[in-house]
Amino acid sequence: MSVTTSKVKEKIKTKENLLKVELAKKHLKLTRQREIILEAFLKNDHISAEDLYHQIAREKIHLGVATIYRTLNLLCELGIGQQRHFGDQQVLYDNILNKKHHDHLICQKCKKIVEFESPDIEKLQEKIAKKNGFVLKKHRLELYGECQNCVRAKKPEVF
Amino acid sequence: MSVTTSKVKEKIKTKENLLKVELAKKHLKLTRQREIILEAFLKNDHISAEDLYHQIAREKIHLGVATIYRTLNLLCELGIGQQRHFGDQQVLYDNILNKKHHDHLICQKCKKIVEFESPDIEKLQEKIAKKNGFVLKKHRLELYGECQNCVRAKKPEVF
DNA sequence: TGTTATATGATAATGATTATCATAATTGAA
DNA sequence: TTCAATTATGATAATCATTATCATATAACA
Repeated sequence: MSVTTSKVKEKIKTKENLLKVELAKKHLKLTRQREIILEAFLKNDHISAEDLYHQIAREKIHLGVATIYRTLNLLCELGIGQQRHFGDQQVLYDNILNKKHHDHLICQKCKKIVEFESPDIEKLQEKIAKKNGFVLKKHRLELYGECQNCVRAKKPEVF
Repeated sequence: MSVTTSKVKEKIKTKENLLKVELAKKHLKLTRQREIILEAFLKNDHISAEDLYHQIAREKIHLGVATIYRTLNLLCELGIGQQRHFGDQQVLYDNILNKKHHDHLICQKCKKIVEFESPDIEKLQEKIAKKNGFVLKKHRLELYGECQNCVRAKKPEVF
């Protein structure tokens, strides 16, 4: 138990340091708001600014929406987050701390998001780019469909 | 020359019929505005509602913006157009009349768009979806980079 | 501890797209 | 062709997510 606790503390301390260090590099300040937002952000995998705002508000902490947006975008600049434009109109912020590059599989029903990587597809993409005389800088691959649960839920059409 | 003319006329007539027939199926009306918008739309490959609005305005024809948006979305319902959300905030409407499914390669500099298809990638996508228990409904694959012209223009750094 | 640069938050602004609604045009029947 | 019924148009207001503004507050560092 104490082991767990210390591990958690360590982790948190590490995050704080990360933030502090990264901010310092850019002459930016470490504020209470930024700590709160980072902390909350890292508890999620893919979250919208609005949802994060409400999530934090539920903890009785009020932060201005502008601060949420600004900080989320800041985290993206620091390489901790990444914007994702899936089907909806809202941007989702992907927590990419300690994650490598990946693409997404999205359930159109329950909105579940699964991350995957496919070196094979990447190779083919590179080949296509080259064939067309392009220098590939980035790509976006999203697979939309229905996950097992949702398929089952809708079609118990057995017997 | 007369051959060319008649060919053009034939083509236009075909488009009109297409529109008329498709509209009739849905109890919708064939209007002058819809003809104008379809005609202009088909001259482009990927165009935003705003650009189409201006393009039509340049011909001294004034249509309300709402009509442009409504009609463009209508064309999508009819399977003549398809919305594309690339990097920018504006939606581009892809003219997919007589086109099969394809993905896009986009130059981040000059905005050139190249269409391509890759059955190999599609197969891999299907495999990934299956592995994760998903029934794949659609996908979105966009490759962003720099086209030959833009690469050349910026880096004559030879010698 | 004070000075200075940066951050915050309330709110206005933005920009693309859609909704509203009075008026106009098309369709199909007679 | 004409009329009634239905659908379309267009000016403009509304929407919605996000960003800009700016007065006030706070962090950093000498």
